Amino acid sequence: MAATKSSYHHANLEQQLLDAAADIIVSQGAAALSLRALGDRAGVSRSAPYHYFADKDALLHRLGERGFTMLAQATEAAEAGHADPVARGRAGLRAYVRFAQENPQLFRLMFAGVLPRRLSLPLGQDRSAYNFSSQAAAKTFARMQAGVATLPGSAGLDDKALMLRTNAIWAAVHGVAILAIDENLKLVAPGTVLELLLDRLIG
Amino acid sequence: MAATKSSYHHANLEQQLLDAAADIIVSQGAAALSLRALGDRAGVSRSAPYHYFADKDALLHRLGERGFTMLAQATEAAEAGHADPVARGRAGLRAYVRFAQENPQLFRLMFAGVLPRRLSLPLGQDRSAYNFSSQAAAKTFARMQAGVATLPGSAGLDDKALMLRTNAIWAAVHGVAILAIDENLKLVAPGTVLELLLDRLIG
DNA sequence: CCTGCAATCTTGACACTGTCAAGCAACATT
DNA sequence: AATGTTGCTTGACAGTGTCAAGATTGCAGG
Repeated sequence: MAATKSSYHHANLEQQLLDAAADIIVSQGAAALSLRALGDRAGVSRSAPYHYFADKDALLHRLGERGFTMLAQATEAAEAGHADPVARGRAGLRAYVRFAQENPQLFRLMFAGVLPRRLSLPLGQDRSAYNFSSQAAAKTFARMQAGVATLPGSAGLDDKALMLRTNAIWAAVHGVAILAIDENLKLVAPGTVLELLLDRLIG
Repeated sequence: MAATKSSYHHANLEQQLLDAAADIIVSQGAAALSLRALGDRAGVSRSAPYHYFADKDALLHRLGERGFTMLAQATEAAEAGHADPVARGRAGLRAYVRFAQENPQLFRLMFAGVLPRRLSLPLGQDRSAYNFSSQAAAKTFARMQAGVATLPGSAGLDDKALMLRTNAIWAAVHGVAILAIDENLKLVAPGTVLELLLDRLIG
């Protein structure tokens, strides 16, 4: 059954809205996303989205989760070809940075503290409630940790030390990604910075 | 001469506005800053700020520059006590992360791509025009580079290699800072992650 | 002291936003 | 066919950034 032409009862409006929102975010950034424009784009009235998302933050949250799913797929695909743990790890981390560069707006949304509008919330208390603790994000981190465990140098590390190493590698790579998408790295290609860090950290 | 009481011609309104804006950003974040509220807070009408800042972005830009000045002072102060290059470097980089943790909203503004509202600009072209190329930011980086040059392992590096090493260290530390302020590090204290990275990168 | 000027601030207005209450339209069920 | 339920729309409100036009002040020159 094709999409009904009647203005009421569009089947799967939720997905359409998410798709349209993702389009806008990718092309223009989260700040350019307005629920009214979103309605227009989906051929629906301005406040129809409220039927599916409690508010704009909720929409952004959903999009962020989507981003983590995409990121997980990207790193997974990049690792797939490699058997050697180091090569595998490097491939995955390169994919992490590449994903950020190819989807800068989405990447920013995923980590931007956590949601732009939430920046106005009282900081400090119970901030974790707003973090992306989505399954996809957790899965990505778990995969990273599993990968780090297989690296040379991780043998004999206890859980805490392993967690520490994983976080360190992640933070370093994430730093490259963040600086790269804002074009803040000074006079050097992000790729070369990343390789240097990989050499030092998982080499 | 104390501040005039007349509603017109407040001497140094610009500074007052900047201070009030900084207050709001620090306590509530950039998203909570409205020019109208800003006017109220400075005892002035809603559109008075436009006399000093072309638009909201310009205001945010100024605040970001201020942030870089503060960051420069913080790292400088931290390095002051140490003579040994490694200890000096570590102290400065710890101060970098500490600054981010103590001024999360400001730090976010400084690096948040570059300005939240600018996220909606067409990405890809001439983005550098919107980056913080303020003197303070450049100075901070230059100081870092000078510090990195004195580290063991930097002897004999050419300019490009030195630049690369500086960027790598910066990216790693910045990654810790960014993840720390969003409380995204998994189950480990930011400090321990930072120390591990410092060991590997400048230790 | 008075007059004109320039700098400074205010008011009014416009288009836009997020959000919600109330209502309307279409389907499913009996 | 009457009913209820779900899905979408309309109207409205407060708030935003921004700008044009006007009001207010302090200062320079007479």
